[in-house]
Amino acid sequence: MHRPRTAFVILGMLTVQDPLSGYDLRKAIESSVGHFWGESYGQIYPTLKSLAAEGLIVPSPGPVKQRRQAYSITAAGRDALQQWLALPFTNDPPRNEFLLKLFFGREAPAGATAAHLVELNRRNRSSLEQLEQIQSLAPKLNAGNPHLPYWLMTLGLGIAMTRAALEWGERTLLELESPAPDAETQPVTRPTA
Amino acid sequence: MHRPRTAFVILGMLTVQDPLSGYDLRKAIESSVGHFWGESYGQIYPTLKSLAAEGLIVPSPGPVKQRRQAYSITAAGRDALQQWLALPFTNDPPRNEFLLKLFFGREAPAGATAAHLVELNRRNRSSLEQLEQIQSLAPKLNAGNPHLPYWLMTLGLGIAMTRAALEWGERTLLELESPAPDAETQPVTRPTA
DNA sequence: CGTGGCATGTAAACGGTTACATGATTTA
DNA sequence: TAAATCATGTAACCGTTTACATGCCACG
Repeated sequence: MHRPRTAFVILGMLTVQDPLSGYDLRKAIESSVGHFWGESYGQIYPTLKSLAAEGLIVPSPGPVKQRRQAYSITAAGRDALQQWLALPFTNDPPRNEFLLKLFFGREAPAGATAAHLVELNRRNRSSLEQLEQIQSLAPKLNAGNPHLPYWLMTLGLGIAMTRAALEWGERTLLELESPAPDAETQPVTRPTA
Repeated sequence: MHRPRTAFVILGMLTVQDPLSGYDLRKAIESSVGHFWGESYGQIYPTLKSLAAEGLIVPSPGPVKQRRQAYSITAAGRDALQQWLALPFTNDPPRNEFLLKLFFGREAPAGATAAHLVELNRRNRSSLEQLEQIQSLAPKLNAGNPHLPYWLMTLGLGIAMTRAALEWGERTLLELESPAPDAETQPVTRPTA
C-alpha cells in the first residue's frame, strides 16, 4: 500500500524534463535534488519497469537502439504525483553521524573532535559556495520556467541552514581551541584544513 | 568489516550511564541524541547480544530476574568506541521529504505546498522551544558532568539550524501568500495551523 | 487472582546500496 | 579493430522498521 518514494522522484523529474532514460534520471536527480535526495541505479531501473507496468509512464518511441531507453510521464502518472504531493510529509529518522561523534566527544582521542569540526566547516563552505552559485545563475538559466519559484525556495532553505551550520561551526571551533575554563577538557591546536 | 553504528551509540550511551538495559537504552537514546539519531528495539537487542559476545560489554550481575537485564561497557568497549570516534564521519545519503515536495511544488494541488510549510514551521517552533528549554536547564542538571560541554555544542548546532529553518519558513510563507508577480503561481490563503 | 502494561525478544518485509555482469558505442 | 567508457540491468547483501509473540510484574 505504500509506494517507494523513488517512484515520485522519477515522476517529478519527468514533469521537469520529458522524456528521460534511467541514466539521464540519475544524473538529473544528482544535479538538482541531489543535495537532499539520492537515488541509485539499483532503485531507478526496477522502478521504471514497475511504473511502466502500471501505466504511470510509457517507454518513449524514440531511438530505442537498446541505448538510453527513455520514458514519458502519462496523465495517470501526473495524477499519482499530485496525490502524493498533497499527502503530509514525514520526517524520516534523522541520522547525523557528525552530531553523534560530537555528542560523545568527551570519549574521543585528543584533537579528533576538533578535526571533525574543521572538516565539517570545509564541507559546509564548499556546499554554501555551490548553492549560492546556483542561486545566482538559476533565474537567468531558467527564465520563464514555471518550476523556478519553487526551486528558489528550496535553494533558500538549503542556503539558510548551511549558513547557520557554518556560522555555528566557526564559532564553536574557536571555543574548542581556546583553553577551557574547567581543566577537564584540554586545549587543542587547530589541524590544517 | 564495517560494524553497524548502532553498536557505537550503545557504547557511547554506556559511557554516560552504566549499566543500562535494552529498554533503558532505547529511552536514553530517544531523550538525548533522539533529535539526530534513532534506534529501534529490533536493532538494540541483537546488538547487545553481539557486543556481549565480543566482550565489548558484559551483562551486569545485578537483579537478573529476567527483567531489565543491564549491560556494562568494558575496557575493550571503550577502546572500540574511541577508535570509531576518531574515524572521519560520513554524511549518509540525505533524505528530506519536505524539500522534495517543495521542489516539485508546481505540480501540487493548490494550497498543498503552503500547508506543508505551515506544518514545517509548527514542527520547527516546537523543536526549537524544546531545544532551548534543554539548553537552559542542562547546565544545572548536569553540573560537573564532563560530557556537558559537548552536549551543549551539539545542542547549539541543533538550535542554530532549527532557528534558521524557522526564519526561512516564516519568510517563505509570506512570499507564498503574497500574489506572485508572475501570473504563473496563484496566491493561496493561509491554512489554519 | 487477573488484567494491563512493562520488558524482552524475534521474524519478516522493506527500501536501499553495492558489486558485478553485459552489451553497445565511441575513440584512438 | 582494440580499448575505454557508456548505459542498462540484476543479484546479493545490509541495516532498519514493523509487527508480532511471550512472559513478567504491579496493581485493582
